[in-house]
Amino acid sequence: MRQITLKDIASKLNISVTAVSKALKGYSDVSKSTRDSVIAMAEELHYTPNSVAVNLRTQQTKTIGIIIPSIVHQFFSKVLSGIIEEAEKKGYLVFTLQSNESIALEKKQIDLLLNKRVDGILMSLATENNDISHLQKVIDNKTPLVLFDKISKIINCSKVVIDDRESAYNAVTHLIKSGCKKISHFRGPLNPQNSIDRYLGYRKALEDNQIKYDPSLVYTCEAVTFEEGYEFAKKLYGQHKDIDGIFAVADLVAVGAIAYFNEIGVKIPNQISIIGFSNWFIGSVISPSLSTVDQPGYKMGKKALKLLFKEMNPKKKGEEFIPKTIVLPTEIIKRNSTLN
Amino acid sequence: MRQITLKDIASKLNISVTAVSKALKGYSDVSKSTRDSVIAMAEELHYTPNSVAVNLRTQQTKTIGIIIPSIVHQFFSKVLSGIIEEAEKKGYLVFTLQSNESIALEKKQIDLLLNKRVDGILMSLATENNDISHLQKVIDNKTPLVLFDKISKIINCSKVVIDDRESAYNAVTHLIKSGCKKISHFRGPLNPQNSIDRYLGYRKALEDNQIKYDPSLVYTCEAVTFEEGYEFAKKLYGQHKDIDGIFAVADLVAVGAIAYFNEIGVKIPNQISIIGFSNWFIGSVISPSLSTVDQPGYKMGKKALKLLFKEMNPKKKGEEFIPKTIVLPTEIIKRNSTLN
DNA sequence: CTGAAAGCGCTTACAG
DNA sequence: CTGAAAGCGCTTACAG
Repeated sequence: MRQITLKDIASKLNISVTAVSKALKGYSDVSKSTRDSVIAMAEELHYTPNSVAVNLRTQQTKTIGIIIPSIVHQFFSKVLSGIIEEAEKKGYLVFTLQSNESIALEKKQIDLLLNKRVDGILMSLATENNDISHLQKVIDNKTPLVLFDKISKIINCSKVVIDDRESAYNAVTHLIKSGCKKISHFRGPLNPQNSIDRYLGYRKALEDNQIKYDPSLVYTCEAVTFEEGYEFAKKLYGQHKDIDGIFAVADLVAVGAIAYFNEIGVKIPNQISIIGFSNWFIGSVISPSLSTVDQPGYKMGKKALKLLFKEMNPKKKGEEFIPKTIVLPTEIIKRNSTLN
Repeated sequence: MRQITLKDIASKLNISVTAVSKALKGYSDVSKSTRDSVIAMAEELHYTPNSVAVNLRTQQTKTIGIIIPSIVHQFFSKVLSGIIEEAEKKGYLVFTLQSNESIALEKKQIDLLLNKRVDGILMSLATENNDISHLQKVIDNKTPLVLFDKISKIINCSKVVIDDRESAYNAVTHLIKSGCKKISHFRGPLNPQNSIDRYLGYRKALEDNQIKYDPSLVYTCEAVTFEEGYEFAKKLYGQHKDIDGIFAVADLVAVGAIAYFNEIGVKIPNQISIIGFSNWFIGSVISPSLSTVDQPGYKMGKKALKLLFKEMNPKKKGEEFIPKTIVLPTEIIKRNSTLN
């Protein structure tokens, strides 16, 4: 079955394609009788407009692209879901791509999206990120671009982030306020800005509370996994029996640490308090439940999309657009892995 | 900056658009010198083909749509990721939509995808599923359709599933073999085929092992949550102190039950063995770790897409296509919530 | 109020 | 080997 076109309706009704198009779009310069008969016929034939043709003609696709490092990842899937729902409300559909933390893939995917003439692109960057030529390409191409969560400071475009430094600061301060004196940090990889910022927040909190920074208490995750948390906890406790607090760069890592301490019978939070980052579901169902920093993924997705839309209009008209950065607030979630 | 078109290249080179198009597509009836100069010029101008125009002309969009009940859900996000990667390899991009378990939304989303003239649709259905008119619409429209995981038996299209009945049978048999005599089932909602099938597998396993079915040991989840698992465990244990096995319709529910028993000091697996379904990450990191049925989400996504591609060719040529159902094998993952 | 015409950016059958 | 022409299905400026 070939799809029904305007032409089909026009010839059935013996009128012009122009009239059919106008009638269907509710233009005022069409007689009521024409309009009614067109609408009736369209219904009868189950006409659905071919948006490919519309896109070509109107030079916009009502489509946006999103590239995230990974889909099977609670935070990103929340962001994704926020974006998709918000887009749908405005009649936009979303192409989803995952970079698997590879810049090479990111580059290819950007080309794919540009080929598809998406009206905008949303991205959270791969970790190994020093090269931003592909992002510059998007900007040079005048396609609106918004970065979220894992961003690059050196690219001039709109961004939606949380304040990782301050959030980490608050998390560590919570540990200190609840009595911790010797606090370890299981940090993220060396490159990504947000793991750097969380580390800096950790140091600042120590400093502001007159606790001396001790590099031997800092462990660096490569993959940010449960296993790393487990291993680091083991090493840390082997060397520092008097450790009484851990701030982990991510909930998964914190959960790994909890698993180790549960195993060897170290009491959490009485002997050691642990706080994570992100507020993944898993933290709420383990025992003890995990205190953490709530990172508003769903909201971040919605905000990022709104920012993108704001950028789309000026760009279409060729006007200048000034990039904007939105910082979303976070919140400490106190559960049972920290005191009081 | 306007996008570069074939026409731009043609006029720069003083040749026809036809020649440019052919050169770029590597047609043999173009002289080497023309081809070379076209390719050089395309590169110089950073030409990227406008796929909207290509799509309109070739009547295929190299695009597929996927509708799942929820994105923030480990199983579905795995399927999604399998689909997206497989699609990308073949040069296809994927529109992702979530139905939030609403048939009304499913209907709208199908219309959106049909408007976009996607080359195929992949779906896992909303739970409240009695109405399949929208699926029939896709089929009538000759758009290839493949259902996975949450399918409808009454629609005639290709499907990728696991054998829920047999998998559940194996799970319960594992409990029995490890010594359980009084086994409860926390089942899924009454409608979806897979929760029905898992329930039937449970009954069959009891029957084959001469254990009398006792309806008072069956609890029905509405939302399939951690909380339900916790509550049901409490109720169950209140009424049946001698219960020694639980088969939960999903890992989350099983984890809720484990949390309750941990809390009141009932030993798992010694006093009560618990097995879940799906093999979510969470089951591997709680204590005791959860025995479960591995449901191959990533693989399911890949298979579903392959099936869709197989269907696309015959349909394009107007040939008949015979729907096919693929049943993927599952595997019992033995961890520490069951004996031996 | 109506419709012929141009054009969005491609591809491809056809003629030379 | 090359290019003029038609056409995919729309929208819209323009003439009547």
